[in-house]
Amino acid sequence: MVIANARLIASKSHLVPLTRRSLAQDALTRIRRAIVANELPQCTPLPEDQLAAQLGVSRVPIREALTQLENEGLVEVDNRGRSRVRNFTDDDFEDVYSMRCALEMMSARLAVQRITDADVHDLEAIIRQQETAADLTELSVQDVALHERIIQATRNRQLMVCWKTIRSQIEVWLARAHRAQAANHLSAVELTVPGHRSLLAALRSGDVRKAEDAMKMEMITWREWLPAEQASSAGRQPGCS
Amino acid sequence: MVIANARLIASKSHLVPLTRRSLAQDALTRIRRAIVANELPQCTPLPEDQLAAQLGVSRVPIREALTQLENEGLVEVDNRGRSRVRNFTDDDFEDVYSMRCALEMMSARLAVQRITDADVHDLEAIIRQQETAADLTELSVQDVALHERIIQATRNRQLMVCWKTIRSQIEVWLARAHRAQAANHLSAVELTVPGHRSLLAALRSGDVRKAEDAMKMEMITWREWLPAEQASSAGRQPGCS
DNA sequence: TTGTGTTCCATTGTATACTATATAAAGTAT
DNA sequence: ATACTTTATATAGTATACAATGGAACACAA
Repeated sequence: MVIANARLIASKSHLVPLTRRSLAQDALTRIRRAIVANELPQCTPLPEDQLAAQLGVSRVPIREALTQLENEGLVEVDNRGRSRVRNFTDDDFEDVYSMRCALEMMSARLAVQRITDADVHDLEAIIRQQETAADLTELSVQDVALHERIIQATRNRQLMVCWKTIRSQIEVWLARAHRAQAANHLSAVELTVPGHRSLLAALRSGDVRKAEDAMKMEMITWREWLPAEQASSAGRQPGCS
Repeated sequence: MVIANARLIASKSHLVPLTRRSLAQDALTRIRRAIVANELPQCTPLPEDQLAAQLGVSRVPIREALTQLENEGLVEVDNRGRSRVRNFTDDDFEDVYSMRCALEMMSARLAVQRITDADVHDLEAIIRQQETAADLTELSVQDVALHERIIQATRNRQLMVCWKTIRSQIEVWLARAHRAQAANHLSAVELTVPGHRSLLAALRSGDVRKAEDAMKMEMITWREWLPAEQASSAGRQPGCS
């Protein structure tokens, strides 16, 4: 993370210092998107030369992107240094879910103490965007954004660091669910938006207990919202090759 | 992390697959040790060429080591990509402490359900090593090792990942405390070992509540054990340069 | 058939060379 | 002297070239 961003500047202002993009950064977001969108399915080998050729850069930026993706849990590296798209098992997602619960509960506890008007303003904006979300993907993106914004409101650097180690795995999970079930868009909005409103209300109340309860409810409904793919692939999940 | 390690193989066996050391790995551990030991004090600039020259390698392994150190929170990077030793403030350590509490409580909850005889065996061995620890540093090393071994016992990949983002910062904190106060070695042993024994007993009891309580106690005593340096530098802590 | 050695190939690890950029320093004009 | 332009320097970003590794395919001998 760049120092300037470590301050967690209120996202209200557009005049945040613009971070210089590097080819490594660009490669990172490209490859990450490809994995989340399943354009690079599980276990796909990711040889550096090939990616470099496809993206039109040298291997150096690719290497950096791959190590970052490994930190995000999207890529695994074998004992010879070769990378491939991670093979997610149900157990992996179970781990991510447990971790998310722990982080989000902590987030709720801290945020309720530190939340500012600027935070509330941003969160409301995100909720409004959810109401008018065009499709399920848009809805999910804003869902993740909301939870990340709450974490930002805690002003706890480490919490954000840990969150970032699971965020993209959550996105993989969501994207997979969307592909599996062309779920009802409207009902999804009706399910998430009220929950978010009451979560925000709890955070503003200053009552730690309320915030924890609201967040716990979020976690539960979120978990129940994407059961299909978990149940469907519940059998043995072999490793790559 | 290398795939082979992801299995969290019982450390009992000596026949674990040996990971190839790379110059990047070596550079990483060297620089990390230097930072923890305060040979590279806070805010020390870490230009790549210079480190490369000192360690007798090219810039490439150094770059990888630095990005890893950034993930561990020991190094910060400015908006021009230049790295330097992170300037830890009291707030930073407060964040790490909160995070550690959350992770360790989660660790206790999961470990109590999944702990095996092999885990118990290893934990007992660590505690015995603590009893015969030569000095305070040795004691601390084993303390961290014990908590990490418990996390390993949870078989939760993500938990280990998050733990690793704070471990070396905890080590910085401990090392700093040791430098500040030449604390009583014997009393430290008498303080930590019984706590660890009762923690282990709680984990074996299968009672989640007991495990949580024991772990909470650990966190509290640990926090109280190193108050000196926190209190002493409690004033304004300016950033680097 | 089985074992053993050998060659080749795919791929990463590392070094070196080049490029880009931001700051600092120096110079120049008013 | 002040403001502005230019040049120099330090540093990271990127490309390319080379070295090292381990596996697969193959040949050959027991």
